[in-house]
Amino acid sequence: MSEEKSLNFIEEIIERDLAEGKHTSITTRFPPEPNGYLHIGHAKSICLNFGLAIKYGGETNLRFDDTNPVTEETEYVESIRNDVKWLGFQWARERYASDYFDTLYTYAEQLIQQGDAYVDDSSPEEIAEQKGTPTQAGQRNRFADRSVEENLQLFRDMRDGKYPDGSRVLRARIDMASPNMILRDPVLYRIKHAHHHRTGDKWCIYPMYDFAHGQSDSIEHITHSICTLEFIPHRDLYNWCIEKLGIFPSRQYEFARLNMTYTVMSKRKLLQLVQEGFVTGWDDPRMPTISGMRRRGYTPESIRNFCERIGVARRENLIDVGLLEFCVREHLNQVALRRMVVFHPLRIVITTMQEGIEWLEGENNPEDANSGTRSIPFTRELLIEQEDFMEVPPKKFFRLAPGQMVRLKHAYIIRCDEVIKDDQGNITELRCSHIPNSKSGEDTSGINVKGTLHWVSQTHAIPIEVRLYDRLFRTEDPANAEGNFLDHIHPDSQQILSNALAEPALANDPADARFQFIRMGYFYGDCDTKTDKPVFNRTVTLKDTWAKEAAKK
RNA sequence: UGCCUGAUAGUAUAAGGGUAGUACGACAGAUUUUGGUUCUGUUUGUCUUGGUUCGAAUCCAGGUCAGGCAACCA
Repeated sequence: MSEEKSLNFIEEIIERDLAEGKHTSITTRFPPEPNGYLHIGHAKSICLNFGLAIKYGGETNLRFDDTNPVTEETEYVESIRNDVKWLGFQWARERYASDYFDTLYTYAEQLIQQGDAYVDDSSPEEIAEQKGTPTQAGQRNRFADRSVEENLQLFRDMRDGKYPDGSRVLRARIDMASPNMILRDPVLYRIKHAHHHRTGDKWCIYPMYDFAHGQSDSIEHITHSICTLEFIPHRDLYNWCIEKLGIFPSRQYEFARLNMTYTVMSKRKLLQLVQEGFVTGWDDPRMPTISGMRRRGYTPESIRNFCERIGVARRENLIDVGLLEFCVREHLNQVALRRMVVFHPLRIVITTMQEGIEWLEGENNPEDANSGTRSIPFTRELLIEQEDFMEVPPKKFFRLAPGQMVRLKHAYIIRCDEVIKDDQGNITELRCSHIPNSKSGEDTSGINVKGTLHWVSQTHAIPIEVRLYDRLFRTEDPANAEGNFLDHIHPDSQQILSNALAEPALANDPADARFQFIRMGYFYGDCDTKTDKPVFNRTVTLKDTWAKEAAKK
């Protein structure tokens, strides 16, 4: 197993732990706070945690870190559960930090009894002030000297709702002079008279992250508790709690979170985009959320593959969004049904064709021999893409131009004979002739053309709406760029074409099918679809070497 | 200014004292009834200065740069 691919540092730790007999099996957890939707950065963590358990035959819990009732909601719980499942993972147990509030409370009393915690009546400002600075030790105040009995009584009174929010906290007694600021008598419990999404009004004191997370890990016998780099300084406190409480020794390991170009990854910023209307919601197809990407047409396979490729390490990183796009193209190329859709129609008349319909066959997917075929009506009056014709073509323009020949995909080779214009000089129609013995699959014409165009029969075309997306920001790293990240929003990140025209087969395709609109990109049906006019989101463009070539000029 | 992390091609990620490799990108070519796909080739890298060693990306010391830490957020 370890021969095929090199191990990341966490896999190395696990293999060592297993080899040394420190553990006989492993348990991991994915611990989201239900205060927002999951994004691609969470996907990295999900794939890591669940992937590790799968690889080493262990289990993964889904645990909601719901210790702050004022920001957390059931809506988020539902979306998180849904997203993890959609990504293809199944948790062994669904747990909530709030499941452990009673145990956590007992642990707190234990610390008080041991003289390891005390109730402090200081205000948040006073506590901050007494904390010192990175270069200056902090000072304990007079409340630190209270007796065990007094602390116990005060803490029980806190629990019983005798004090208002912010009036008192429970603090660990560790070291006010520690070079690690986290250890300067950190707050363990605070008073919040707030309704909790699961425990209701049972509690008015809630544990802080540091007093809930590690203990929850321990209660669940999590062997490897994997979190991101910013929790490194918390590890000392994580271990302190476990040691003082004498409970199962879970261990914390940190890896670098995912950052990606042309987007933002913090829940706070994503929430702002939603609340201030820069996007239509958490699941806007331009959002880096799992739900947004799902709606856009990303597949779970491609996201998992992406997470595999980016690797896991401890250095900060900024992943090129191009890698994500590569991953989704790679998968969609294998599975997407090919269909022809014209975005900006230009009418052409095949003057050499008789009236009537010739039904042609087109493979559903040239990459998949078992994908079958669909029928395509070919008639005298067709629509092609406006950009596939140029009256005065540049060099290496392998498309249609006066006197030039191209193949119509799945049909015949045609030549442009005449350009028809209106009074203003706009091109309204092309007159073309076809080469009768050049039909796809039975071409005996001997003519070689460089270009192949997609097209639809004018009378059979069905109207659809197509939504084209671009990156949400125009700066590589908007979160760290000059000024506010909102200044870097891409103003045209969404383009809606409400009059695209599709070949008729599209009307009968399943709603959840993945499509490649030939030469135009990968598309996926949107939930906004009404029966009269289906809506399709562009998941990603095709690689376009011609556009690159043309841009060089 | 204290402590904690980290530094390998453009971007990521391997090599664990013995030939710096892989993926994406870029570039060039071949194939192609999608300017798609596929295939081939090319290109670019060990932060710095010393030390240990026959030999250092790897071990040691100093430096530089980047990130994190002073929420009753997680």
